[in-house]
Amino acid sequence: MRRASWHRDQDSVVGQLAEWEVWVELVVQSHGRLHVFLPLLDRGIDALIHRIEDGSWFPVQVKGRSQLRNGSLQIVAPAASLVDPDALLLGVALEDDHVGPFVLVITEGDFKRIANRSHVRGKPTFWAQVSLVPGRTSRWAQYVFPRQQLADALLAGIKPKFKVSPPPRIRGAIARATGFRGEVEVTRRLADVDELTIFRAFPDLETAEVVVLHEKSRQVLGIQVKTIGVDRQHPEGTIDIDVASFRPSATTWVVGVAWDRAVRRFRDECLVIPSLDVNRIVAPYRGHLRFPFFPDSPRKWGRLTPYRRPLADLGILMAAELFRISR
DNA sequence: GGGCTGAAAACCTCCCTTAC
DNA sequence: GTAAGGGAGGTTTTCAGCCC
Repeated sequence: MRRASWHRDQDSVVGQLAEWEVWVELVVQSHGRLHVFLPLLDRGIDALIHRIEDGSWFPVQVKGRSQLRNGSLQIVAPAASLVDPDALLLGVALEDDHVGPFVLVITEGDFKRIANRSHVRGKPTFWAQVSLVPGRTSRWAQYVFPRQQLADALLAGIKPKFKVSPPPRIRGAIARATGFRGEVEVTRRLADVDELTIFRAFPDLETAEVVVLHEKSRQVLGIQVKTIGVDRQHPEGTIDIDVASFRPSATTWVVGVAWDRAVRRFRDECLVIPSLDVNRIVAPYRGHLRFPFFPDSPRKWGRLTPYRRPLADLGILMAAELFRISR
């Protein structure tokens, strides 16, 4: 659908549309090698990109414009919004309702090095006019890529070792609803800690269902949420992890929570397990890692004992871990 | 064409007032 | 005492004007 140029009162639409067009380009061009996580609360970073080949995470900011000036993209960014030198800044121009033929891909550190410095209402600001015209001499030229190479620009330097083909998720409606409830509960507990920004995958292809970025340490942790349902007749449940889709790493944790069907609330106790420890707790059997979960039980838990935690402490625990791995 | 700054509009936050 | 509503002022984002 073609449409007229964007009006000033549609500025916020321009920014949002630009972001979504970029996410779609990244997912499609990378054939699933780049996964996009969107923040539940906007704090400047528009997304975390997960590069599957090496498990690395990239904070990304998108600057979208509906108009160019003399073929150049105008970008004005307050210094306070450019806090992570390794974060990527993507500049795109919208043509009608899609991304234009050329895009800017640059780290915030390089952007601050090359851009002009000025002050807007007394606040330090970086300003740039990036030519997107092919062949034109510009100091930004090495950071301007054809739109079709957007994903390659992010994947640059990585030699793929394998292709990722995530298995389809087949879940019953009830289990699915319980699982979703668990993800929301974990998200809510993480939201108790101001320093954590929470992201969800787009699309949902990831082992880690919830990802948190520590605003001070800039470290990232992925969390796979496992939810069991319990009641008086069934005080225990089984945590079941599909080995085929499970990719343990130092930055991925498994959190088990228990939904009490009778009183319709979560039990006070949860399991918090580094994903690299799961194989030590239980051996894979027929493609699954399975172990029992007795929430709020006085009995001894054997090898699970070190991972028992109050659910109320989940956010603080994750923040402390993110701070620890940054040192 | 590039550099700098301001305008416009939406959004956000704080604080005061009002109603229950 | 508390919650809801509303307005003022600040902030953010994008685009445009002006100058070199």
